[in-house]
Amino acid sequence: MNPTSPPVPESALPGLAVPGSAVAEPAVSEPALIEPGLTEPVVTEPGVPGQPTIYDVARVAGVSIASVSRVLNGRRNPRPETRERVLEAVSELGFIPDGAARALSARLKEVVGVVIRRPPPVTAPDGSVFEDEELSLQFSDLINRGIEIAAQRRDFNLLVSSVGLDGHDEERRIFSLARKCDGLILHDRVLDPARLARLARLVPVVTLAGTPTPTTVNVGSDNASGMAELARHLVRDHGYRTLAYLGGYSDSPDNLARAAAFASQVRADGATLLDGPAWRGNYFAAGGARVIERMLAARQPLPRAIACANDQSALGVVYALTQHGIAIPGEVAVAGFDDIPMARHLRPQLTTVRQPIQELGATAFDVLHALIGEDRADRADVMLPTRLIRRESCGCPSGAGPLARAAG
Amino acid sequence: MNPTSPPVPESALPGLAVPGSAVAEPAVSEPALIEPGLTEPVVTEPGVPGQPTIYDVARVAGVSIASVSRVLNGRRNPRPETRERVLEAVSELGFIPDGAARALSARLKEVVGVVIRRPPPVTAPDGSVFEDEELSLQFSDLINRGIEIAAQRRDFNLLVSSVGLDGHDEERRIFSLARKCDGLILHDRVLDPARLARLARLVPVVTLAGTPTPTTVNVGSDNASGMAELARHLVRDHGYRTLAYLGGYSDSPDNLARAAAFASQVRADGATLLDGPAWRGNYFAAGGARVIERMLAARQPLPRAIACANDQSALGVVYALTQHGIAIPGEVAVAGFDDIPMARHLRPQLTTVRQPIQELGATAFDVLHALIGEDRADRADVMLPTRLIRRESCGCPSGAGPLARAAG
DNA sequence: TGGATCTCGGTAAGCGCTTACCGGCCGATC
DNA sequence: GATCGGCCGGTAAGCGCTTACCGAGATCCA
Repeated sequence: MNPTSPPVPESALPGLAVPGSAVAEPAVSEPALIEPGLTEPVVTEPGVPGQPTIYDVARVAGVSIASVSRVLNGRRNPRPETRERVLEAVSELGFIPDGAARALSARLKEVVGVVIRRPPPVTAPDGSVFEDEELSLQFSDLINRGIEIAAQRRDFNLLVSSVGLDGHDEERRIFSLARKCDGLILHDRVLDPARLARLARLVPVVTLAGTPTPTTVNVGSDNASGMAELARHLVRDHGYRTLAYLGGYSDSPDNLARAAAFASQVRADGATLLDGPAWRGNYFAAGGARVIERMLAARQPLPRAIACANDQSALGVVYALTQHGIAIPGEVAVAGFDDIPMARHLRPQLTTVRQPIQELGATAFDVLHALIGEDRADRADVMLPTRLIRRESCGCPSGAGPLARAAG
Repeated sequence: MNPTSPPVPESALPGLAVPGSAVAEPAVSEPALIEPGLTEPVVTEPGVPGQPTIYDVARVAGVSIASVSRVLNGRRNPRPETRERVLEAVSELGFIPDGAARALSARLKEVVGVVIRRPPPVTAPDGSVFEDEELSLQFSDLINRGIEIAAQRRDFNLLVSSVGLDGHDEERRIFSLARKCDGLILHDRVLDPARLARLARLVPVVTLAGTPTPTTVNVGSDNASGMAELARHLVRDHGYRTLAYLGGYSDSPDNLARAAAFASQVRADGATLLDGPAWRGNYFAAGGARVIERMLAARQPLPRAIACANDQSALGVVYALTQHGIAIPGEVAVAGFDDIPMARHLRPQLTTVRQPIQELGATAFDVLHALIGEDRADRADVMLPTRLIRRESCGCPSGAGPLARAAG
């Protein structure tokens, strides 16, 4: 009697309840809404959350489920009359096909998974300002936005998951996520190469700012050019002679590339690079602040300019320097990397290397989508351009220098 | 011959290819990897992306698919030996069940949809600083983080989607999203009440900071208390006599509640409230800045204190005031609402009403999860507490006043 | 006008799981 | 020692779609 059950043919006469036929089933304590005389038992069941299925549509439209499916998916070329009847039934019932059933049948879920790394809880050296590092979310979230915008164009959705670094349950979660979608986009450092390879056998995988592997495709930005441009600017245009690079995670490919590019350009230009394990901020504001605090506590001389692995840690550096009354850029110039939106809200406005954050995400999706579609898709890594954004913190005049405008 | 195809029983003798049986199928140009003599045709097909299915596991383990399923889902109580053989086969094949198939069969997708409203592109009055409003994402993203953290505890994933306000394709997208998940969490103002009701018939729906409806559950925070506390603080503690509330969207329930609470408290305390349509920033930094610019351009007197509908617009107010050399809090005090992470990075640090952003998200998920589980779940709206965070921009001493610490 | 061809609905076989039901085996019970 | 449950595996029926295949009718051309 349930209008939602497929196997029931036309046998159930409209308006005639046949109690006997229901006996075959075990007593499910169904309210048995017997309403004789109802000419058309409308298929909306108030309490029951059961949705109309394609069978309901077919019955109401007086066609087969195949026709319904064909109309809805634009296959073949249904007769106008058929199409009309189906569409009418669809809108009458408010039918929307179930995602899982479509996915199972069509072997396409129209979902891509995104895994980001959740930053660990950080306690700042002074226990004050950086008690939570939620700001660092901005970068990942902007990338995700880019992914989503691109995904929408293809009617895909984003299934997001974040992992901590305890690694406890993470692997299981990522792998089961993989089976809920058609492909995966992994932010930097969420999985080691061995597991990555295993994962890539399950679904197509695109890494963001990761290490290229034979079975995955990487999308990143041109760290080297941007960083070299920044180094040249600091040394040649501003004439700074001692510089330092405040690094990110030592296992981050982005960080390594930036460090190498900065160092080699600084040295090529004959300036001095302060180096060593002390210069590591791990991409966090708290980390950047801590480096400065320790330098000052140890009475070590600061460099004339500090290039940070990202804007986030630059923010910490700016904060710490300001706390100690050190003028930026007067005494120490500071630069970041990324150009997150808040970089321009800092005082002084932060000079940084812009990478096209949203575009990074959008590109990652497009690449993944190609991978999902064809078996033999282009497996070439993608590198997006970066460019120096001159603001105040490097010593450039405020209000955006002419070069910055010209580059736009 | 495909080891992944369920219907093939044990008939295919190991190591014996039967070409004739494949003829029934149309020529699919299968490479026909005939390797006689292979004692155990290992089920890993190199090129083919086809994953092992539960049938493969059952065959390798020498049990039925029901047993495999029972072992993996911990149903009944399989004999230790059975369990062991299944688990061994699972790990040998690297089997992970397909999400769509599970969802279809178990009638549970373990996915909740989240819809956020993407802010429209905004052009700032001076065309410079606020060219993109990506900062405003922080609030939504923090909520999403909260949702995700709660979801992870239940092995659910988040399917995110954003909508613009053109409304063009939005409705279709939201409804089809609904059929890809077990329930939906909607941020403020993504759907009008009529459509909301229709959506709620499809899946359980929880709104965030929305309007309560009979068929959805709302999770929000206690705007009234927080705002009243702020008003009292500004008037009673600081003695400000003229104040203004810089509003958000006029159709935002949060905004309306905040406006009402602020106004009534200010008036109750006998101070003057500047009012009118001019005082609307629409939650954006650019909007907040524009209000100030217009006030100044029209030579209208500014109030002694401005409470903004959210931190975002407070940021714009601070920016505009600073641009004009107006001292904060010396000449005009400013306060926000939300306590987004960057509130404390502003100079001066922003006094604001904190709402537990992540907790809002986590609560929304928990409520939704309850709705998904039971049919007759608690349909009671939830209101989370807010509290005033005193920082510098209201006139309190820097370094967080004693009250703020005590309240923690 | 008769067959070849084309068009378009319907039938039914999956997609890869979960689970109701059945039945064989076992120890416990009388 | 026959009976009765309890335990546990297997069988098979779905879950709600898509689509290969078939066949009836319409169309076409000789």
